[in-house]
Amino acid sequence: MVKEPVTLQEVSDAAGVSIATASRALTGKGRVSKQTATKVARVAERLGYRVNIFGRSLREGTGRTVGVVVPVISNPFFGQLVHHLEAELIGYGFDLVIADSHGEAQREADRLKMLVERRVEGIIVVPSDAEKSGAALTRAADSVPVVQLDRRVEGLGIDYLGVDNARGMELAIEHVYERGARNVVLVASDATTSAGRERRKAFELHTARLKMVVQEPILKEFTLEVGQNAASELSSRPVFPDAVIAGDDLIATGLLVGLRKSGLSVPSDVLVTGFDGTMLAEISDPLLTTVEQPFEALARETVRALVRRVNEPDAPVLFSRLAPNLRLAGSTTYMEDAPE
Amino acid sequence: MVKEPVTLQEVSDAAGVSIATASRALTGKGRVSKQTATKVARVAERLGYRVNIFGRSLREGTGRTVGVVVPVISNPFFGQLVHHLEAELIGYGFDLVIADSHGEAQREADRLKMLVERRVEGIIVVPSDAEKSGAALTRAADSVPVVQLDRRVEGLGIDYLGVDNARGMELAIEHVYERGARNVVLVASDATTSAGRERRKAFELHTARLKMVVQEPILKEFTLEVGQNAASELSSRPVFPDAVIAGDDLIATGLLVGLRKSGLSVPSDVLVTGFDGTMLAEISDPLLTTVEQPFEALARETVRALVRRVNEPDAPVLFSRLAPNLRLAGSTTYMEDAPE
DNA sequence: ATGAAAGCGCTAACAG
DNA sequence: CTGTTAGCGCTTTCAT
Repeated sequence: MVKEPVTLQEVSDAAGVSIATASRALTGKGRVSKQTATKVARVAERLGYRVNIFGRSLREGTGRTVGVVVPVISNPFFGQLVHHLEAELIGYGFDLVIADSHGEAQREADRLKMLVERRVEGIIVVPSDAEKSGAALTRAADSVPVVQLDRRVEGLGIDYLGVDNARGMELAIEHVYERGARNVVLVASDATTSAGRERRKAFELHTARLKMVVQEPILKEFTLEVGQNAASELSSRPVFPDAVIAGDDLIATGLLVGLRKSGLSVPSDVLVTGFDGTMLAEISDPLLTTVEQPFEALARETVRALVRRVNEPDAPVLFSRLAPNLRLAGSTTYMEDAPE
Repeated sequence: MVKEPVTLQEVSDAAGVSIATASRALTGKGRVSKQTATKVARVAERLGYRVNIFGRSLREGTGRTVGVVVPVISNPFFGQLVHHLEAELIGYGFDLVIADSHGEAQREADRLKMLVERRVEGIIVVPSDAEKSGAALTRAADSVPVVQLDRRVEGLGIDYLGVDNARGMELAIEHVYERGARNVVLVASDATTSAGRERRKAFELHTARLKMVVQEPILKEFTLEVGQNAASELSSRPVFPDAVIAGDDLIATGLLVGLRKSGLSVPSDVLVTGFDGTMLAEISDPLLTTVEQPFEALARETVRALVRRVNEPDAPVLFSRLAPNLRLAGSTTYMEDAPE
């Protein structure tokens, strides 16, 4: 069933040329007469020759591979990110080794080490923890170009690219303010991720600026369950908020499910906003007003940054924020079909 | 910023032993005295040595890598699958190169070829098309063990593992029948995927067996949009069905959104079922009754099958169906919290 | 335009 | 227990 791989030597023998010529003919890199080029190509085709990447990589010192580390690939947000990253990387001739850190710093460290041993050309990583991820990231970055995406560990001198979380949160707050909300609460992740911290800080800043009443936040993880539980916790508070600002779409949709179960209506009883702009926002009831991340642009710029870092190891550290976009929907407006 | 990699030769020199001893010490494969073992380990650590995978792979003939090809990694169903596959593969010491076929046979063929050139130990693939995927799959399977997951191309003699689609559909049909539905319609994918075909065939079989009235099916792709559009198409039919059986959760949740927009209530006006058991079913309103796939078991068995195929190339072709489970929820029952 | 040969880093067979 | 050495498959000087 499984055939033995054909080596270049076998191809060159069969074609009656030297192995060097065969190599040049197939890679198209050296000068070869048109005649021999086609002959070699035909023989290679007939024999089913496939270049052995190990030999090539050892010789060239690179395997044209990039590693991507995300907290949970099953989270649609990271799924969408990886989807676009893959497309972008292929465009540069890179293949993608994926690593799922399961949100654990230890596992993340192991996977980073693995990628370094694999001599990947570069690593794109969404750090699982704003502190614990630091050591392993630094170690990895000692050996190979690393770009942080979406989340970051501060003070590492490692390129970073993400959405402007502060601006996104500002958009969400201003929107619910305009919608009449004056008593708000944040349900988000604790301080373990930079995105969570930034969103929280901006939440505090802008609610204060607008002199809104801010309830005690609920800070856990970015999961559906957290949102669901938060709904019942909020229901039992003395004063129910006008608006719940969720740290991401997972929490937000969990909230919608939970609030519904508690018999509360969105947006008439309370407004809800999400963050990320995943497909979850298009499924929930009501549809979710959310801060959209520019997935394609993020993927494109991240890969570009990585490539630049590969070519110019000493370029200044990149710190780039892409603009978010507030997508309005039923969870903060009364007309799902025609938001104002 | 980026340090030069340290070679084994440098480690052995620094430790004052031969390169062979250093190799044995670090891999733990040959006999080495405890003394030298620790000495070498310490020197390697100090120098920041990392084995060069290209050298090792070339020598050993394997890079301990497995390729995974899915239609769309951003689809939560495939995301969950990959998440579990990754965990399982790591357990066997394999790393994972991911390829996203974007649902296109041509792209899929390209990616498969890439994986073969990478000399992956094996390939796990969810074929994008029940026919067009065949040629490239066969070609890949000539060079490396391949296991088809979830979908398959028939008659290829290539291992396959998936959920029992027919049984899953039977469960869904019987359930809505018990719920009183007699006039049903299928909204699913066309005949381009084996899963779609199997589900459709089972739909026809069991609705006929139960003598249900079957409306003209809507057969497109597995997307949210298809579900949404189907809702309005169904609304304009002369007779509205009692139940809509969706080909997957994406279509089903799209349907729920669309039906809501059309002013129809689920489950009072119409029952809706999904297929796959993704997180989408836990977000929709009402929560979605769906045929759950056993993700973990599928991932575990798929990897096991691949490993077996690697070790026993001539083992009989595997064709395995895992049992699905019908998860009841509000889209077919009146009490979301306590389904009967 | 082509060929001969070196060597990328590693592991394993063989010798001691 | 340790060292010497061959060679995995490939690309690339360096000759010719």
